[in-house]
Parts: sequence; C-alpha cells; structure tokens
Amino acid sequence: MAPINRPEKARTSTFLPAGHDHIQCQRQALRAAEQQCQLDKVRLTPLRREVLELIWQNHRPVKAYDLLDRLKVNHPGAVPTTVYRALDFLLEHDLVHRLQSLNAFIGCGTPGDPHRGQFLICRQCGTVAELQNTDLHQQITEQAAGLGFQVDNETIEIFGACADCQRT
Amino acid sequence: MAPINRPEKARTSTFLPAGHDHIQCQRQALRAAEQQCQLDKVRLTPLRREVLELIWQNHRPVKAYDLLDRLKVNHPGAVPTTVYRALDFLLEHDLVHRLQSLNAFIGCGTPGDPHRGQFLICRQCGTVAELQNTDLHQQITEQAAGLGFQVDNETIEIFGACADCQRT
DNA sequence: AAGTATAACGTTATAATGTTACGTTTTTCT
DNA sequence: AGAAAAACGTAACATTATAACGTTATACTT
Repeated sequence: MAPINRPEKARTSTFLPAGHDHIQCQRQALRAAEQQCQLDKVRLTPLRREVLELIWQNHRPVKAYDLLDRLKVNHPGAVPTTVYRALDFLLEHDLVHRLQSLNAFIGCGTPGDPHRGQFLICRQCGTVAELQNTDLHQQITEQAAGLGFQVDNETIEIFGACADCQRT
Repeated sequence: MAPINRPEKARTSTFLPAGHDHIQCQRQALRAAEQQCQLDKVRLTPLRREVLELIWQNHRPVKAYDLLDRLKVNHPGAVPTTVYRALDFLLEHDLVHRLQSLNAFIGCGTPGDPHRGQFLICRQCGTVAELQNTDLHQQITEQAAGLGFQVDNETIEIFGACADCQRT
C-alpha cells in the first residue's frame, strides 16, 4: 500500500517549548481523541479514556505495568488484561504509539494524520519527540520498492541527547 | 557523535538471491566474526561461537528462548543467563543485531562496517534484510541536529511484504 | 419495548522475556 | 606460581504479555 505523501516540511511535535502548558496540552489531546473516536465510530469508554489520560500526564513513555499501578488508584480491580486491552484499543485507533525499544507507550498528538512512528528519545530525561518526516518516509518506501519490498509499517526510534540534556 | 559518512550507495545484504548457498554464507559469517574478535582482542569462546552459529542457521530472526532450546541440545545445562550473556557479548561487538519490534536477534553480515540497524522485515516469511542506507542515516542525524538533538543510536524496522511473498 | 448480537469488561491462570546475585572455573598477566 | 580479570554455572526472581472463559453493558433489529 503506497503511503500518503503530503508535501509538508519535516516537523516535530515536541521537544517542549519553554512555556508549555501541559494541563491544556493534555486536555487538547483528549478532546482530539474523542473526536477521532466519533469519526471512527468507536467507543472511548471511561476505562479507555482514563488510560489515555494517564498516558498523557507527561511527554515521557509509560510502561504498561506503571500504567496499571496508576490505574489501580481509581480502579482497584485492574489487572494486566485491563491495561493491555485499553492499550490495544488506543493503538489500533492511533491514539497512542508503542515504543518498541522501551516496551512503553506514549500519546499521539496527531491522531488523524498519516501515522508513521518516527521518534527521538532522550536517554537522559526520557522525553520523546514525534517526527513527521515525509521525506524520510518516502525515501524508505522507495528504497524498499527498489528491492521489491512493499512497506506497510515503519518503526523509527532514535536515541540520543536532547538540547537541554546536552547542556548539563 | 557525528556518524561516519561514507560515500557509498544504498545497499542491502539480503533478500536472498536465487541460488543462495547458505552453508557457505554461514561459514563466511563465522569467519568474519572470528576476525572481528581478533581485531577487537576479545574472545569468541566456544559457547559464544555456538550461539552465533545457531543464529546464523538462517536469515530469520531468532528469539532468545528458541535459541536456548536449540542450545540445550549440545549444552544441557544452558539456562536463560547462558543465552543472554552470549547475546550481550555478540551485540556489544556488533556480531548480531537485536530487532526491537520482535524481541529477536539476527546475525550481522558486516561486523566491521559502521553499524546502524536498518531492517526490512517480511511479515509473511520472516526474512530480514539489513540496509546500509547512508542517506537515510544522514537525513535523520541532520533533522535531529536541527532540533538540538544529538543522535547516538538508531533503530529502523520496516515491516511489509518481500517480493516473493507478494506473488503468493 | 423485547430479544438478540456484539463489544467491553472481569477474573484467573499462565506464558514469554529478561535480570540479579553470588559462587566457581578458566584464562590472562605479571 | 600467584593475583586479577573474564567467563561461566546456578538459582531465584522480575518484568512484560496473553489465553481462556464467563459476565455485563451497549447497540441493533424487529
């Protein structure tokens, strides 16, 4: 399946600008998720919503069992299945990403957009930036095509030091 | 750390040409590993060598516990630590790669080369091709640099259908 | 509105993956 | 030969993820 190729410039959703209002950011993410679910005609149930809310508490990846611990506060009966089922739903509808290198999850800021999965991950502070680099995507797709390989999913996870952490 | 940027064209190590002589391929890989270890002045012990040999039995990723089962044939005392220690060694010396999306391992055909980790993975037959796409690497490094991010490691794992599997 | 199909969730058990800690053996280096 | 370092043995355990099956809630049809 050839990818959508919008003529946009490379952009990034984080690293966070100085005055980042996260309360607002989280609220906005949940609103976007609700809209996306309406469009997709699927149900963002209270449980799923709560998991998504927990994921959006910051811009660092969360592990499933941490999520579980946090979920238990309001949801004493929660067990691994509870979390993994919610995560499966959120992944399927592109509301969160899975970071394979970390076995962890992070909210997706742009649920409607073509969904790739290009991440910069700071080893030190753990902050993750999601890239939307169309050129990169296209270059990969083209090289693959040259080898007769038809791409259906890409995982790009780049580790290193973010600007803040380099200074320290 | 700025990457080595050799003016090479994009290349790939597999998908396998029609008449691929795997016995020869495996032997060659082990020879290369031995040489690399000599250069690095580290020891490719019988255990490590045996694990590497098992990994090179084909061009599909192997899971650690599968490796363990296979290792037990000649090595009844083997336990997870046995395998993971060998894998740690092999990874550290760039003799194998870890595929994060699969929790699996695969031999590296070019131990001496600058070591990135760009893979095409066929969902159907499981065959993996390692790419050495310098442009891709450079593009990532540059975009990251533009965000003040200093790359130290990249994981690129592309899933899809290889040429053979598309035909079926 | 009742009946039925489907989706979501609860519950228990277990599988798969990976690590820690500590002791012993082997190799290397002086 | 003796000391230091590396490799390996062994047991326990931590983390991550899924399977199987039953119940409850929601949506869909008539």
